[in-house]
Amino acid sequence: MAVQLSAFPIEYERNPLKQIVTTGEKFEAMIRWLKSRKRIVVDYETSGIAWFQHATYCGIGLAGWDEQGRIWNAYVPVRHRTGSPQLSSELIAPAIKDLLGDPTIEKVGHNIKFEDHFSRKEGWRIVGPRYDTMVAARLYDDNAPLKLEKRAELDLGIKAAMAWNTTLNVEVAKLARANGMKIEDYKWRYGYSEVDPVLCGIYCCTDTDHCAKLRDHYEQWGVSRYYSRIWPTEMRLTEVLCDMEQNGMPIDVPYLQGVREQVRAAKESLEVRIHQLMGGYRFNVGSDDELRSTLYHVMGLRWEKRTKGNQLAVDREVLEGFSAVSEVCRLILEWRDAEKIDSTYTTSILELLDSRNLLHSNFQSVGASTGRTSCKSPNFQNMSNDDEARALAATGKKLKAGGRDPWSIRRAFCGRGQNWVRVLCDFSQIELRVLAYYSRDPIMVDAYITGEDLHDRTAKEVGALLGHECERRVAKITNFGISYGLSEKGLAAQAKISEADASIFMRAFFQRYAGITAFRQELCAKARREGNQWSSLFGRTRRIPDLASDVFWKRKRAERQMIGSAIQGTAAELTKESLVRIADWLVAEKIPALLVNTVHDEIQIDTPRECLTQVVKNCKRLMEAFPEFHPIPIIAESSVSFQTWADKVPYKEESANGQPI
DNA sequence: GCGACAAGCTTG
DNA sequence: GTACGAGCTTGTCGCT
Repeated sequence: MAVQLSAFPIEYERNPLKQIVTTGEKFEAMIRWLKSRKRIVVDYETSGIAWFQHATYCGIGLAGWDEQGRIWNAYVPVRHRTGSPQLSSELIAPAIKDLLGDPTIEKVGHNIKFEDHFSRKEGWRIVGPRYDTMVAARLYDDNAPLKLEKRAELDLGIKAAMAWNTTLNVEVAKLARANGMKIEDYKWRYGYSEVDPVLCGIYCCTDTDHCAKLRDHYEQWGVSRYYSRIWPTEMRLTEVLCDMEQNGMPIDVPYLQGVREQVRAAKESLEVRIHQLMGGYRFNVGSDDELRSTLYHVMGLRWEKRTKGNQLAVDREVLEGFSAVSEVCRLILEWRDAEKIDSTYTTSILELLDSRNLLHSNFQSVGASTGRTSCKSPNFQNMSNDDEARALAATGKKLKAGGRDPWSIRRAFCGRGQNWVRVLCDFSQIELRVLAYYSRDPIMVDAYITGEDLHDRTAKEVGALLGHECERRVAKITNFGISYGLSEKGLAAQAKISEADASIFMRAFFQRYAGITAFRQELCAKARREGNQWSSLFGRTRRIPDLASDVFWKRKRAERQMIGSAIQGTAAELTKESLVRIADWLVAEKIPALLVNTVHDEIQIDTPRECLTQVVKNCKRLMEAFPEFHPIPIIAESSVSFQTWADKVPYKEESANGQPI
């Protein structure tokens, strides 16, 4: 029996299924009822998204299903800075802790990792089975946006699902203005904590209602049954990624500040020299429009390359082309390097640190339509690599010979402490192995079974067919490019060879690797037969309607996307399952190591030095245990960072208890 | 003053 | 129109 709470205390939402709980009696009745449910929805409203800084929850939304399948939603405001009666967080804490910690009740949430972070901050945990409707939404339709309200509109047909969100954001905009702050800054600092709890409550109840209905909708379709292999992994992964974000990445702040000062000084002196060389003609180096008019009109340079919008391009390729005749262009390239590091890799990282100088990113297991994990605020997956030219210029040595990039960003990613080391385990050529498995191409399979270097083998095979030596370098670019649907032009551009040579090489490549050619064709043919979709070995489905497009280039693009998704997506599955296996192993064996990062085909773990050998050995074992790829062996290799990310060295048994290298 | 978009850059 | 998948930043433009 559903407990009868009083009606919503405002005129326009007199709905007993959406209520605001502001008395102890109501709260207790609500908890009693929720404790008797099979599953509940959880959704916090907070004072910002920065759980690792000041943000805490300011109210909790909860929902449950009654015996008729109706959904009862309630919002419990506790820390709104304005607004009449609220319950105290101390008062409700024990009951919430007990409810969320009940292993028999399924917890439903849209991006439940967020609820997990704020729960942990209060000292309680989300225990028991989980259902993340955001993950389900991605699996149900991989082409639609993930936002809760959007999916309520698209998948449930609820009109104006965004309405309360809009109302709330209008309110936030007003508050921001009243505080003299930019909306973005205001939201970061205060979130919804200053919004009237009634308005926030209506919004929250609408969200929990949508979330519950989406769960019903997706399960009626059968998401968790249809995706029986990846679903349990994805649900456990929401917890593992939360652990990873909580663990954070230690940052060497003085070093990073030093880099920032250097690049800012470099930017300033470059600007001065650029304007001098221009004879006092001043323009904003960071503005592509001004740069374009400077290069093509003031300086009278000529280049045919255009942007997508048919404007004259001013990108790196063009500027490099001009560098031979124009010192200014060479300096602008240097300025862009410094600007990128300043804005993207120093300032923003320093702003995202917690009080212990730990950097906490935000991983999304369903961020990409291919099934890959994405990462933001900051993005650990595009931290720039150390620059060979800068290292050579600054230290006179190459990186491998002990040279150091003075602007290295990876060097700011330091160790966790005296006794800690970081292990980096990566899959060896995982995408090519996946391709070998799917295509069963005899040459590829043979190369992997015998352990021969694939790029050498490719150069040899293509060379034999053409009757002359082929470069390993070109072979390597071609091998990796296959997953992306490499074109002859693309190969020519990247390998810096003529288009004619690229064309000859690729023709020979596809003739020799007939299995790959056939696989690509059969993959797209099968996808078309099955309604423009294709399911991987792990069952993840990619839907690309454009496979049936009448427009040639759209169809071709769709084919490249399908091939890319098949290979990347399958490879991503190995990383995800490995993350879960490693997390489970650490718990089972009580190893005090911490997962800290994953970059597509790599997993990073901080471990006390005395556990290093054990961690490396077992990560390798767990990552390589994919017998379904037989006869293709899956191989994981390990590196170790004794100092920083920039100093990683291949793992060797004898280095395990050794000194910093 | 905000949101959307374009262009450019960084990764696997 | 010439590569697949991402995220972040600055500058520009139209709208309120």
